Amino acid sequence: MNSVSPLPSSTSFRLGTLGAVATARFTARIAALGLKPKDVGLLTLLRAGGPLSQLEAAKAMGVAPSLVVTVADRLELLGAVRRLRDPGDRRRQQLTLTQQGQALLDRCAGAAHELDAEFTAELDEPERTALDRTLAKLAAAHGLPA
Amino acid sequence: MNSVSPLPSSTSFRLGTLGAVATARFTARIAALGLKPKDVGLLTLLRAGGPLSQLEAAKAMGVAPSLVVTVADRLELLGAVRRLRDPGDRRRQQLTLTQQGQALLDRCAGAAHELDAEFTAELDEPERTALDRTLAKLAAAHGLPA
DNA sequence: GGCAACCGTTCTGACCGTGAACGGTCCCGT
DNA sequence: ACGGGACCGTTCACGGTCAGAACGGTTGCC
Repeated sequence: MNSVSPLPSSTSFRLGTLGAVATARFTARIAALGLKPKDVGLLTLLRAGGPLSQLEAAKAMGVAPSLVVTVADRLELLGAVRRLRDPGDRRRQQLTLTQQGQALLDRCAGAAHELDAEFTAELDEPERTALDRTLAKLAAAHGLPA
Repeated sequence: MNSVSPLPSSTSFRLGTLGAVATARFTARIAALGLKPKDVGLLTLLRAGGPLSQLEAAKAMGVAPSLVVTVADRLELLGAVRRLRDPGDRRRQQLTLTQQGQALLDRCAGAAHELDAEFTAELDEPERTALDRTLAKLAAAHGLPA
């Protein structure tokens, strides 16, 4: 008569809590590289989409343009991105990924895969690949990066 | 020679971003009920684990005890939980779920399932169940609620 | 040549959560 | 009986993250 359905049995709900745990651990790992999650987001975006203006980056990331300033500042300080005024339109700041940025991103990827292994340790191989496949599908369906 | 592996191909990474989207949408929906995500967490905990002290709740949720105060305040104001001093140990505040709380939680469950349907619309049925099954497994493995 | 639209930057403010400090309560040794 | 230490809940001050408004420099259009 009571409890129509135990709430945590919702896929979205589990996705949310698990996602929070995953990002927390990921954040901890990349902190050693001087990076924060949004930084990785921007770097990834730049590698995938070539040079971008900050506004384009903001739209793609779904954040306010003012936030991109902060992120780009930090990344520029790390030598991971270069900022240069578009000669054709001097209002725009072209963000380009440097080789150092590439290298940094690769180390992030390494950390991410370590985390994957640790995080999905209790799954067997077919489950892991099925999960990854499905998540990729969902990500694409919701217009997320890559 | 470049890009060892495109980073967003990490399961953890996708889990993180998708989780963020899911919680954002969930948050928007339950806002109409006057609830925030942590509130739902506490309500769920109370239904599953019976009456709890605030400290126990804090540990189970993985948050600071001071935060539980805020959440319990809001829920008490909504009439969703009752706070009463444990007669056996008057330091403890026993949190119990009221019938209104039950009802509220049921409405949350409804919202969550609507969201599930919407969020996983592009998956076919076997994929959906497989995903849910796997996420449940992961949640359990990481000591998350229920 | 002037005006509106646009991009990036700065700054202010809201929100969320932790950690420290405090009062009330309990337990234990003496 | 009683005093000190541990414990629970509450309050408060603080840090971190992000959005939104305001501003300067730049462009394109009329």
